[in-house]
Amino acid sequence: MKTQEKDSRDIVPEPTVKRLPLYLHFLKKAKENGVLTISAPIIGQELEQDPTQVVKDLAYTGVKGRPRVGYNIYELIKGIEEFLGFNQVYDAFLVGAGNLGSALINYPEFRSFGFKIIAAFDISDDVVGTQRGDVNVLHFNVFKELASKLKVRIGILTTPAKVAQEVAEQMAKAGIRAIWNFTPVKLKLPEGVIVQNTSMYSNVAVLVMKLNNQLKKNKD
Amino acid sequence: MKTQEKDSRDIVPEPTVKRLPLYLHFLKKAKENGVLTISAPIIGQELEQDPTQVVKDLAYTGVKGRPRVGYNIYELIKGIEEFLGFNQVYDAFLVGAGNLGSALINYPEFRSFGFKIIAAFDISDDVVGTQRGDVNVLHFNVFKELASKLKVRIGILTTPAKVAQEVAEQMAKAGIRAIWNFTPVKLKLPEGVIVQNTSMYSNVAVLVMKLNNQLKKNKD
DNA sequence: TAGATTGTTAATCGATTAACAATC
DNA sequence: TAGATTGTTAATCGATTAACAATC
Repeated sequence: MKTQEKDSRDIVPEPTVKRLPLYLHFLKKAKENGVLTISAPIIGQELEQDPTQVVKDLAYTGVKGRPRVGYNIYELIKGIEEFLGFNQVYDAFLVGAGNLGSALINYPEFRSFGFKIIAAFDISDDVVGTQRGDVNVLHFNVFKELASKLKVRIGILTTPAKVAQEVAEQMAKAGIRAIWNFTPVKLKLPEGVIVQNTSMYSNVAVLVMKLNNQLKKNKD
Repeated sequence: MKTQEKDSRDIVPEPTVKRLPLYLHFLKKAKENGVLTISAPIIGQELEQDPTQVVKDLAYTGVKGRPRVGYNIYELIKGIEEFLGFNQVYDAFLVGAGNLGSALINYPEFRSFGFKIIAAFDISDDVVGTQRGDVNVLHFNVFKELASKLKVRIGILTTPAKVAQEVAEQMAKAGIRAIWNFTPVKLKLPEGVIVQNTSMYSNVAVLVMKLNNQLKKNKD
């Protein structure tokens, strides 16, 4: 089973998918500054990426550039957005309305990155009934009902680690298909539920290790 | 210049450095449950990693295991912590005491991951003078003085994107050697300043793309 | 035209996975 | 002893980088 089908749709390397939003952010800024065309070497210089890499990444989107000139910045922005699916916006539910949850709710830029948090959930009486920006914090016991009624497919998990697995299971049962997991817990869920982990720990480790190496290096 | 020296100290692959904290988190939980020895296949099964990969990663730490038995869990935890430099704790300053900043301050686990946030900075009168947990929010204009007095080497950047570059430059001038950057801005800093980016956008892109692919797949 | 950049194919590099001997 | 797991070397895989023809 699971015939490991090399689907023409998922041959895009994950590193490419991760770099495209960085290009997008830069391109939007450049557009605001009145730039009309832009070349891969310029993007690469700005974002410290190999120019060939940039060309290859952009090629995946299907946008065509012109030799010696570069890419039309409007086409390129539109092309990347469409390629990444950012033109259509998913509704998302967030569970765990603590500081991190509130921070994510207040990231208005997410709306231009493919989804929008339309409600938050928690179980603490202190926060249920309050608002974060224009998002209401509801009790988690209405999550399932609302999720299926509104056909919400994306869930954001910013609860304490201890309840993460339990909450994630509830999410899956309520029809959530993709979970953005900010807890350090490795979630065990039915096949087909997509989990994207954003654990702070891995990043910390890289930072601390690099710093240690550099300080050691300077000593000798 | 920059003789690309293959230093024996930084031949550790970055993927390995990123996986080790995940093992560490799992091992600590297992220890709490009374586990005394643990094997690579078990760790791998739990965290969905290839067992050979786990063995290789653990080998970097220098901890020895015993065939048929596995690793002593105390030695392993201690070994990973020492290898990653988590046994000594750096002081860190955080700039931008908004929701995200507050969330990070309230992550007490960071203390066991190599650093500790000892003060927060902002420029808004609304937050300067307040507290986040037991961390005071000070005005950014005393950052430099305090950073050099206390020899703080790690800075966490959770400001709005617009001021990120400027704040980062100030950090570098104040002697900060490593910046954990949560803004989507590509920071341009003097050579030698380590930057670790944790941009939300890349993760969003991967999640949205996977979800799109799956929904498409189910349609046909 | 001259030359910079795109677009694509080939070479390199590094990480993952497989194979297997050593060993408890 | 038998067999599972470590530890290490070799094979594979995939991404990055280099090379180069096409082209504006």
